[in-house]
Amino acid sequence: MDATGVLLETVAYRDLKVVDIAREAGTSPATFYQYFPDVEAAVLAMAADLGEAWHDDLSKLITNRDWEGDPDGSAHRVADGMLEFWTRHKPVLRVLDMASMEGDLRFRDIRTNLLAGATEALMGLAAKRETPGDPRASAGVVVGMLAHVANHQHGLERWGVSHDLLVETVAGIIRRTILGVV
Amino acid sequence: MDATGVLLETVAYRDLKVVDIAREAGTSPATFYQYFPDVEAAVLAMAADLGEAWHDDLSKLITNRDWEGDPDGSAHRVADGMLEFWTRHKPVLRVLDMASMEGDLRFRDIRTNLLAGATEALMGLAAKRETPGDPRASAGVVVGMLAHVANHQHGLERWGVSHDLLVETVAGIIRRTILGVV
DNA sequence: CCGGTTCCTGACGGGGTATCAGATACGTGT
DNA sequence: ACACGTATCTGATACCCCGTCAGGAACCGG
Repeated sequence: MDATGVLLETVAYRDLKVVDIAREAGTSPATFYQYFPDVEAAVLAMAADLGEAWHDDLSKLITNRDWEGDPDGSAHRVADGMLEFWTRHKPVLRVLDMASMEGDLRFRDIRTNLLAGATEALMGLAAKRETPGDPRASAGVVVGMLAHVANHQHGLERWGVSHDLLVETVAGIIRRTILGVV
Repeated sequence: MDATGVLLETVAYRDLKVVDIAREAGTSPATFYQYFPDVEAAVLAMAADLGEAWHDDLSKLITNRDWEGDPDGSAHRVADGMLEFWTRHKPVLRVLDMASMEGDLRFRDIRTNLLAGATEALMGLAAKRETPGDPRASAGVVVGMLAHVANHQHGLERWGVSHDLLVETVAGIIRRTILGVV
């Protein structure tokens, strides 16, 4: 799994081969097949681990904030924290997103679960504040937006939007969509 | 290219093989290689065609609106139109997004170009209305959000957010982020 | 009918997939 | 130190897909 993660940093998912993972791990392809039926399963296991490890922390990223006293700073930190989380685990999360897009239920369940804590926290926040619009839909779309921005961060920067500006913009959307603050 | 499109409806990009495309097209793999160096190139060509064909229409989807008279309905139609466009061309756009995420510059350029018209239209709108926040960043993030929501539409629906609710939520974000209207 | 051009394909070497039987290492009790 | 059972690894192998080439089929203008 470590070797898989390393390769995913530089190789496109489509080009990730069992032989390469085995070589990177200093072993033979046959050994790989003793642990996973295919490459997909290895990445799935990594994603499951990630979900297990981060579900609660992502939730806390939102609940451990002083939304009443400092809504602006809170939104800012949530945006920044999410983007950093995504950047740190980019290889796995990218595949997780791609497989989810393609309708793979196993990956989608893990993705839903990983983001469930954060999404529900935002949902509760929107409901508590009686922000206009459906809380569930708002939270879902906002979390999705965070994921998308993180995944396409490099593209947006190349297009002329700096990291800081991105965080600020996303924080603004969180503020207005979840908190109802202009 | 038609055969490739058909297969992408049901097969994951990772599992799309030259042999299958050839079979679907009723020809041999060797024939495929007379037109494209690999599968990626075929999809790239499809994406380029799509960009060529839709760049202007996506732009018009935004400019052909009465933003002053009916901001609410306009935002709603933009959200709906974008989602419909994405759904109609899902197979290619999905690959376009995945390859862009993975840093492939050729795909990213096509994606940027395809969305440039719409993004710039939104940018102009935000600038004209003097909406708080950077117009470029706001437009970029909003377009990205639309793309993401479209790609994960099925997942959001399964999570309990109906299509109509999704459109409404997205329209609300467009309204507040681009127009500055609550 | 013919020569040229364009398009298609069978055949093939190279390399990745997935499996199995057998080798290797390792812990445990005597 | 030795023997044995268990866990782990791997060379060998059949199969499949990739990508190329030489040669064949269809078409077309003269």
